[in-house]
Amino acid sequence: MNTQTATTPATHDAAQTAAAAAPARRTGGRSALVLSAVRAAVEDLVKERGAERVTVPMIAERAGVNPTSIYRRWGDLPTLLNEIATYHLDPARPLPASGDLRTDLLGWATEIIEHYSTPVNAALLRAGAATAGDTESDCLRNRRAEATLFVERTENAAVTVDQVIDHLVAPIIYRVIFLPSSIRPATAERLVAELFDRG
Amino acid sequence: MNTQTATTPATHDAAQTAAAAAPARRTGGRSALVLSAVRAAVEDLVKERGAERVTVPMIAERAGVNPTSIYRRWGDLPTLLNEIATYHLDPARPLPASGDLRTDLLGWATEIIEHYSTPVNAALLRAGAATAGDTESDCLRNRRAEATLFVERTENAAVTVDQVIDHLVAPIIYRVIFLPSSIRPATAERLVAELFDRG
DNA sequence: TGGCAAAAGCAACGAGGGTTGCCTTACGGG
DNA sequence: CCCGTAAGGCAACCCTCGTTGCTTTTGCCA
Repeated sequence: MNTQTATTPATHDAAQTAAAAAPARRTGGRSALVLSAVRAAVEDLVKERGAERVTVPMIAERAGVNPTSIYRRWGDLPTLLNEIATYHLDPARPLPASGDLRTDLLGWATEIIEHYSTPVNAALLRAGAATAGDTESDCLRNRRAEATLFVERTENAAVTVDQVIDHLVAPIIYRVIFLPSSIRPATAERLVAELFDRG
Repeated sequence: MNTQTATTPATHDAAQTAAAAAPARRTGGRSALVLSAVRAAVEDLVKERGAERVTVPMIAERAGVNPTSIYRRWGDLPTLLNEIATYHLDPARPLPASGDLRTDLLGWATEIIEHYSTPVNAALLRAGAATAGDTESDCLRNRRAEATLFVERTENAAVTVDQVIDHLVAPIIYRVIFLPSSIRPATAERLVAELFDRG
């Protein structure tokens, strides 16, 4: 359930478009071993040293793998980090659906906070922030899509999507990035309360 | 008015602590020229390529200066970027003081938005986010200090410092980092309204 | 105006990251 | 069980960053 998403072919340009048949991927045994070893190494190193002090050779050594394998499979350090970052918090996971918007948003916000409580995920978020800009990161775009879903399936919703982004997502992400020690599950409750209890 | 703050001595270890007298800095003429050339080069390059795709040799070439000069003066690329980042938005600038908290916060938020409307400042903020974590960046700590000032000088303030951070600063910073095209001066008005108009 | 020393320039070096060509291993289908 | 080939390992390479010792320029003060 998790291996094939990462086995991006790295697009071998010509050579491959010529052959009409499927190239017959190879996902088991050693490849899978390398994959998980690299993932584990990335998580360890990112947690230990922060995402921007990590290099490919460093990861390779920790994983007991040759650097070339990483370059060939992912091609790029940012690509690798992105792959790890979006690996958890699956976009297809079940979302809260209690029927009440406020309850759903509370559960959702709590989930996000828990996700970023792991140092790895927090560090990867920071790394993503650095390369953000016009091309909004996958991770945050997914959050916006989810917020839209919550609001739009509710009749006469008391809040707008923008308000959810500005007063629920933004404070959480802001604190994760800049004030990591200030964030705890209870923060979700306070933010949701402040979002809804208005004139 | 601006040259001497940047002339950090780079701490020449021993050699200098031995001499009791002041080392007699040298701030004018060529040094000042190099300083401003480097600053301009950094701003250009950061604006063009994003902060994390900029290197010291690159800056040196653009500025028509030897890389060694940069390394000796600043020692470090992050240090240099930080120096540029805090160069504007002077922490000693006059803050709004109308007597009304809401008016002050509106002016203040507008000021912050305008500041980060410049691509350079936005890019530097993103770079700062990457290296953030436990050691909260100077830039954002200053914002928190200012928010505290506003709230604490007001009797029976309608909002808390945390609320200002969560619902005014956080949304602005979040949008600057991840949704730069969505931010405009009017955003300040909306956020302030949403911050104050509650039960 | 002359001299001291701070700061810039120059050149050579070491180190580490990323690339490439070639060989070895071992999936996966027959 | 066996072959074809995808994927990993190895080694040599180049390139660029950052450091260092030395020389040259030039700001500042007497």
